[in-house]
Amino acid sequence: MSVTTESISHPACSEIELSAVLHALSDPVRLMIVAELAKGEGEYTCGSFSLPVTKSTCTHHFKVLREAGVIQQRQQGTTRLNSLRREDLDARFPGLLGTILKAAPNSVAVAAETA
Amino acid sequence: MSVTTESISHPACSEIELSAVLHALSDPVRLMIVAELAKGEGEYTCGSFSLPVTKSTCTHHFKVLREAGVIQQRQQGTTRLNSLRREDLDARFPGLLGTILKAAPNSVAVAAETA
DNA sequence: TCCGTTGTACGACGAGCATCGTACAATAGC
DNA sequence: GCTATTGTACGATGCTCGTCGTACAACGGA
Repeated sequence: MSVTTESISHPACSEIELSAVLHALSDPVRLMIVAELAKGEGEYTCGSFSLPVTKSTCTHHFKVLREAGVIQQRQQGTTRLNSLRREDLDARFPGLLGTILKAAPNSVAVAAETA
Repeated sequence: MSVTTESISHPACSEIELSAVLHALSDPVRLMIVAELAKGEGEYTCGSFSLPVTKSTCTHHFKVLREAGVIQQRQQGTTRLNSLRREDLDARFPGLLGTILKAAPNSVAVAAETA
């Protein structure tokens, strides 16, 4: 339980578990989120994704991704900025994120190429 | 729904879904099974694994892996021979299986090196 | 100051999952 | 033919997950 940014709890790099990462990415909605994040390389607010779910569900998915160590969340005013923990993931599981993004289906595959 | 071997239903190579594969591998027990299979490259009976679950649960896990397209099952007498669908997986999601096995924790990591 | 925006918290609900025990089917070996 | 082995089938159980609605908190702009 190491606080990386402020009061939002993130797992430390060494605490990231493979099972949790795979489970986090096994949901299509969350895979879409990660693919979007990978496309842009920067920080995105939760609302900037056009997801087929409500706000509540959205919050839930971002929480799962964060607690699995896949993304990082940083509070800025009323919005929350999300970014991929690409370096931490690559350090812990080399190549994993890249191959999953390349393997991601249809529209997501296009996103992976940009990254 | 294409029958690859006999009467046991396997998904065709093109029908393998990333979400299903990731979900299948997100369970520690199933990841152990896959790592064991990857270690030996051959065919193994269900009973040859020393898993911390009962027979019933074992059957369930093998079924999940098979329906996700990760493994192949072939009936031979009373036993069922399991093998990894390494080529199909590599064709559909290049590099995915390899990176996940390399990322697999502790004892599993040793198994991945052998492969 | 008031309102709109952004996102969380909490409770609820239905579905799926991991696990088990028991019963059963099929084959191999004696 | 009888029995041991191997694995499935089925039902049950408790847990987790994905989804939603409503209510609420925090900040920014007019």
